[in-house]
Amino acid sequence: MAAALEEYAELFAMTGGDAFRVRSYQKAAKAIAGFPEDIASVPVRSVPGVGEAIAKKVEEYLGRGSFRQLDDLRGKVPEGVRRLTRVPSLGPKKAVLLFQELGIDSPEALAEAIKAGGLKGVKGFGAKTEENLLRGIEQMERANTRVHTGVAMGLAERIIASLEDRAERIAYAGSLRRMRDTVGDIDILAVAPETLMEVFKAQPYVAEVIASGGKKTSIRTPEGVQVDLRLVPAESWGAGLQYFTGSQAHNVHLREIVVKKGWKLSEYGLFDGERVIAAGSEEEIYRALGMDWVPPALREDGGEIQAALKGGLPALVTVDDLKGDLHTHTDLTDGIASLEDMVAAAHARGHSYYAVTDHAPDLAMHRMTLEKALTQREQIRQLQGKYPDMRILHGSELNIGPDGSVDWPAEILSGFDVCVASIHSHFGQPREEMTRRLIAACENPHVHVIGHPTTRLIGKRPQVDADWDAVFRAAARTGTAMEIDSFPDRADLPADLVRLARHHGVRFSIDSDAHAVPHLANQRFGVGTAQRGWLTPEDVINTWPLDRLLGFLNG
DNA sequence: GCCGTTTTCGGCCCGACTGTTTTCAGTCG
Repeated sequence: MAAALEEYAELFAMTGGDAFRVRSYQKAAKAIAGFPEDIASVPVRSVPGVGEAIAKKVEEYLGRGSFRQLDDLRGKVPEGVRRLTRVPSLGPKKAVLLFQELGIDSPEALAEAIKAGGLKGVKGFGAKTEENLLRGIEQMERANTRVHTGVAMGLAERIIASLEDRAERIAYAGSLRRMRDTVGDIDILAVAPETLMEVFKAQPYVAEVIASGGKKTSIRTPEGVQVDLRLVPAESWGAGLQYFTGSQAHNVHLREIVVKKGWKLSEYGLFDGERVIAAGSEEEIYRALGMDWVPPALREDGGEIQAALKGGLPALVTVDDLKGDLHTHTDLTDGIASLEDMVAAAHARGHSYYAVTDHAPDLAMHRMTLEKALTQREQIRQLQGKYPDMRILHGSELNIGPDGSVDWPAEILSGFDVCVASIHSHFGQPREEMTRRLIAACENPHVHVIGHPTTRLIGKRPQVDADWDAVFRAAARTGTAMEIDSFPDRADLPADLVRLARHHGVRFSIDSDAHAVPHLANQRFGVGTAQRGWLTPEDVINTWPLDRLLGFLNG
C-alpha cells in the first residue's frame, strides 16, 4: 500500500498535481509503511496522515491491489518516464518536459537523444546539463551505491581522521548517525575555515567532485559513495547537527511545530525573528520546543515527535546496557579464533556472561559431532576457573530444517545452556511453509533464540517470506527471543520487524554472531538496529543480570 | 489532501548549489 501511494505521489507530481497534495500522499505512504500493525486489521483512518480521501484509496487497494486514480495516472505516464526521475539532477518537471517536447520515455532514450544532439533548443537544457545527465545515466547503470553500515562507518571514520586536524569540530550526521542499516551517502559536519574544502577535495578517496561551494562540497568516492561535507559556524553546531542528522521527514515535522510558534529553524539555529533562541546544542533546541532530546535512531517521524512532546520517549537500550553475547563461534566450526581467544576477548569487553554457540551437525561442512561438542563443554568448564566474574555458557547454533525440526534430539539439547536456532537453507519456501517452520522452531522447548530470523544478506539475499505477525505471536507465547544479529550486512531482524515484534510482546537478544575476535565489536550495530526498533533494556534479554537471564533460559 | 492550545479555512520547512537565466527555477538533502 505504501509503495502504491508513493508511486501515486510521484505520478501526481509529474502530471502537474498540487505540491502539497503530493506531500500528503508521501506522508501517508510513510506513515503506513511505519505503522506497527497490519493496516488491513485496523481502521486505516487511525494512521496519522490518512484522511478520508486516502482511506478510500486504501480500501480499494486492499480489495483489488490498486485504486482507480493510480490506474488512470499509470495510463498517462509511461513507466520509463517515471524512471527518468531516477537520473540524478533530473526531477519531475524536466522529465515531463522531455517527454512532452521530444517523446523521450526512458533513461536509455534520453542517452541516445543527447548523443544524437537532440536536446538542442529545449528550454533549460544547455551543454553542461546534457553532460551531467549522461554521466548520471551511466552512474545509475552501475551497481546500486547504497552501502551497509559497516562499510559506511569505516569510510566516515577514515574521512573524519583525514580532516580533524584542520577542523575545530567534526562529526558524521545523516542516516549513518541514525544507524540506518544501509546509507546512500555520508554526511560530515564541521566547524572549520572554508579552506577545509580544498583539503577535502584533494583527498585520495575523492574520485569526483559533484558540487562545491563555500559551505557545502559533495564528492564521490571510487566505490561510488557520495560524501557531503557541510560547514557551519561554531555557534550553530547543535542546529547544524540536528539539521543534517535528519531524517527529512523528522525535520519537516519539527518545523511545522516551529512555524506554528512563529519561529524559524534552520541549520543555523532556532530563531524568533532575528533573535537566536537556541543553536549551540541539539538539547537546547529540542528543549526550547518543549520536547525531550530525541535520540538520532528514532528520528524518522514515526511517532517520536509526539512522544518527545509528552516526555514519553523510551529509554533506549545502549551498548553499555549489554551484559553479554549469546551467539558466537570458534574454530571448532566456522570461526577462525580459538575458544581461549574468543573468551579472553569477551572478558576484556567487560561481559558478565558469554555464550559459545558453534554449529550443530546438520551443517555438514563444519563436521560437528556430539563428541566434539562434549569436549568443548569440558574445555569451557576448565576455562571457567580463569574467569570467575564472567559466566561462560555452552550453547549451540542449531539448524532449522525445512520442516521446523532442529539437528539434535531433546535429550542432547537439554545439556546446553543456550540454544540459538537459525535457518541456513531452503530460503525460498512458500510463505505458509516458512511460517510453519519458524513457528515450529519457536515451539521447541529447547530453543531459546531464533537466530538471524529473516536470513537476509544486505545487497545479496532477500528476506525469507513469512507471516511475521504469526511468527511473533508464537515467539511471544512460547517465550522465544528473536535475535538481532549485529553483523552489518545482516542487521537481522531488521528495525521495522523489531518494532512489529515488540508490539507483540517479543523479547530480543542482540548478538554479535562473531566468527573472529574483531566481530565481537559489531554489537554496536545491533544496538543501533534495536534503537531504531524502539527497544529498551527491558526488551533485551542480554542486558539482564545473569540470574534473570538464567531464569529465562531455564524457564 | 491533511490538519487544528491561534485556524473547520488557509495554511503547509529551509537553504545550498547549478545552470541558465539576466533575477531565478529546478533539484537535492
